[in-house]
Amino acid sequence: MSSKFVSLNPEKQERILNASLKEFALKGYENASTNEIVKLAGISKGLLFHYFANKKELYLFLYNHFVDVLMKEFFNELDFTGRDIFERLKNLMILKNRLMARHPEIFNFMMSASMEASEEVKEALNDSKTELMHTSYGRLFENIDLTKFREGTDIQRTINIIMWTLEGFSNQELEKAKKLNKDSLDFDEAFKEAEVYIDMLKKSFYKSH
Amino acid sequence: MSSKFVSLNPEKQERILNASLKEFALKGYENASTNEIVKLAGISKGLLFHYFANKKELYLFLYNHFVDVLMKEFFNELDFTGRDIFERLKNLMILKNRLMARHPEIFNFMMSASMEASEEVKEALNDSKTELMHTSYGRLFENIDLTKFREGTDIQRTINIIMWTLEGFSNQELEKAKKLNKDSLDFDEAFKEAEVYIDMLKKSFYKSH
Amino acid sequence: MSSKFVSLNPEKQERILNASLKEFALKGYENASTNEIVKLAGISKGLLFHYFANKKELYLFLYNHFVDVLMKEFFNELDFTGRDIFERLKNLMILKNRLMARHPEIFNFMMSASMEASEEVKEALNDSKTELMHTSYGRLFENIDLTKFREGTDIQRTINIIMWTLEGFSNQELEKAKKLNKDSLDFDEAFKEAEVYIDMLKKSFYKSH
Amino acid sequence: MSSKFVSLNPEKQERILNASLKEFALKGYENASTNEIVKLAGISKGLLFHYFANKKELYLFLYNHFVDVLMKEFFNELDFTGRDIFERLKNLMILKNRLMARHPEIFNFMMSASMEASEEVKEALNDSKTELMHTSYGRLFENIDLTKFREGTDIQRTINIIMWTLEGFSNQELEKAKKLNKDSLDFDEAFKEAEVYIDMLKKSFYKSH
DNA sequence: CATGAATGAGGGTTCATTCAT
DNA sequence: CATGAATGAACCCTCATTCAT
Repeated sequence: MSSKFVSLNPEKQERILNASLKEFALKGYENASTNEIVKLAGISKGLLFHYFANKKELYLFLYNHFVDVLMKEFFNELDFTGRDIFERLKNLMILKNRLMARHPEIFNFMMSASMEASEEVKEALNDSKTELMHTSYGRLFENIDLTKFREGTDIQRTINIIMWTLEGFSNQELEKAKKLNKDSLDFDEAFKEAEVYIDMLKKSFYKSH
Repeated sequence: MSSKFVSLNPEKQERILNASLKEFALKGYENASTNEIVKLAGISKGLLFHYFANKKELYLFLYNHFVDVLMKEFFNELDFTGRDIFERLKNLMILKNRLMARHPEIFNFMMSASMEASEEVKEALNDSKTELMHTSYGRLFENIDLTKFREGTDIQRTINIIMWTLEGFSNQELEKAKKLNKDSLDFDEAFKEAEVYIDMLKKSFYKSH
Repeated sequence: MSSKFVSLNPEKQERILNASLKEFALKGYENASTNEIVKLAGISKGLLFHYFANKKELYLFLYNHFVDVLMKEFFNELDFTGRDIFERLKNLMILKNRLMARHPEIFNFMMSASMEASEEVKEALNDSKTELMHTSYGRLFENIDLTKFREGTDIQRTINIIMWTLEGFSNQELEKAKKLNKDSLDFDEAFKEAEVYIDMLKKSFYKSH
Repeated sequence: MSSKFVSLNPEKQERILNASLKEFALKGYENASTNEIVKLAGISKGLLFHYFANKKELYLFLYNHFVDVLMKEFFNELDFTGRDIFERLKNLMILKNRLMARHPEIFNFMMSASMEASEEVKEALNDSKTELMHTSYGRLFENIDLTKFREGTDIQRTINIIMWTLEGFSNQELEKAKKLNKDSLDFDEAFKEAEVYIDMLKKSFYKSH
């Protein structure tokens, strides 16, 4: 249905996409107003529904579109040449932050999408989301150097501990930044702190030399 | 304003509370319909607004009410006699799971509340929430046995790692359960798995003997 | 119906009367809220409707009650001993102003009542109002001294001119006061100005001597 | 916002305008029901708010629109060629009556508007109203023949007396007509009576010859 | 392709009035 | 006498969606 959309004047495409992004990120799915979107995009009411059968389709298209945008940049810039799992996870964190600084509105939208309460849309969302997860996580652990771990280490669970720790730290920093009303966190400081945690985990799970 | 409510026929109170709980948990603050609530509760439109000045007051009352309910049971059943931090966190997890199994609808509501996007309600929520956090977290780390940790351990950060790990594990199990459409997770199995993680962390951060 | 009301504890009567007066004066008939009235009066919802069958009856009772209050004071204090029509009209103006200063809330209510747009109440109001007019106007022109007018004067129409002039002047001053947000007009100055008009009219319609 | 309205099918415009006019005139701003208006106009609820952002905007648009309509006819038909103040005031009265007979509903609305109690609308109304007053009153006294007045006449106050008299007379006739449930007063008779008052005033304030 | 007029159900909230206690 | 819980229609306004042009 929304296939017509891609063959539209790209500048107008952009306007519609950005207007929708902003409105949905700000108000969530149900409370976002298509009236507001067309006003922001400078198009007529009818045109929006010419390209998208309904609000839901627009929302889902938006979601998939910006997941694609993000994924494309993500895999372009991701450096997984090293085989050290910590190196890879650190790179992942850095990249994530770089992307967030580059596209704050898209991240706002993604965040709001991941917390979306509307039944009408939640289910359809999850499908795409998990698909994304699988694609990305597959490569993260490909060919990592297992010899660095102490002998007898429960690799799978250890990796979980590492990831949960880094995730927990990441969320903590984000919370802090939100509380201080900063758009992006103080990257250098947070990075140094992350290194401390990484060293602690290395000392715990890597062979000592 | 909503003080009239507490002196109402308890059975009707219950009906109103449960109807609101369900509707808000399902649809979030903004999209929940007071029409739906009164229909579910079997009362007239006017009566709801006789007890609560407006939707927001109802929501906030609900939140505070169920936080109280939860907290009361929580502190009644919490066992913090032991001084081992792992023991306490394990107890905490178990208790949390027990409460979730006992009041699944309340937890649904609390989850939806904690992700509430509506500006109108977010702020008022945070106040109560952080207050709750402080009260509960204060006791969690009171008088724990620090001598068990290896010498030179960075206690603060180590505790963070432990908590993030258990949190991460907990969320993982919940996700699994949701995916399988089970209301409550297989408690015994999850518990055994948690013990494995706890042992790993103990081996890493406690003195070996 | 509202006859029960008069045999009620006078202090409570007062509270109900004053609360109603204030609310109706402020918001007009339709927009006045019986909820607000009972809150202000400190009585229960049911009691109000125990004494007054409905809102309309309360309003009409209020109107008639305060018309009576006003009329009683009015006729008590009115000085119609002199036979000069100008003297009487001047006295009337002065008295009117004195009453307004004494009972501003009642006058607010009366003003709002006279501009009442609600169909439900307009008609019933007019009946009482004209009745009031007739009673009061009868005495105003009783036994005035006609010999002071020039010979051949059309007395009836001359009196109309005098009254319309004084009325017009009165309204003008009231408007001025309202525009300056003063509660009561500067009485002395207005009075002096009124005298000027009266002298002009005297010169026009009274015999010169 | 209401600019869309003017480019609408004129016949439907008319229906909306007339329905609103009638409802507002009858019930006043606050008590007028937009439900009633759309029913009367034969349009859907949504359409009204497609054209007017809210009730207030509709009301104000209506007011300004019909002030314009009236003013246009008024200035088209007004004859101020003569320099005699009585002539002008008489012309004014006649014109006012002609317009009232032509557009009784508009006058009903204007009357109700001028007595509008609603705070929400009163202020915005006064702005336009006083503007209208200034425009119209400026021309009324432009270049009138002052030589006709007796020497030593207090012109300003005399004009006030004349105006208040004619106003008072006008209102009296209107009241009479309303009481007899006549839509328009018996014009010829009222006119003759007005001439009597004018002659009386002329005899009082003009030079005798 | 593109417009925006048109719909009508639904949103939260207020209200005068009733009636069991 | 007095209470206040309970009703449900009415209030203004918003909305996604349709369709004639």
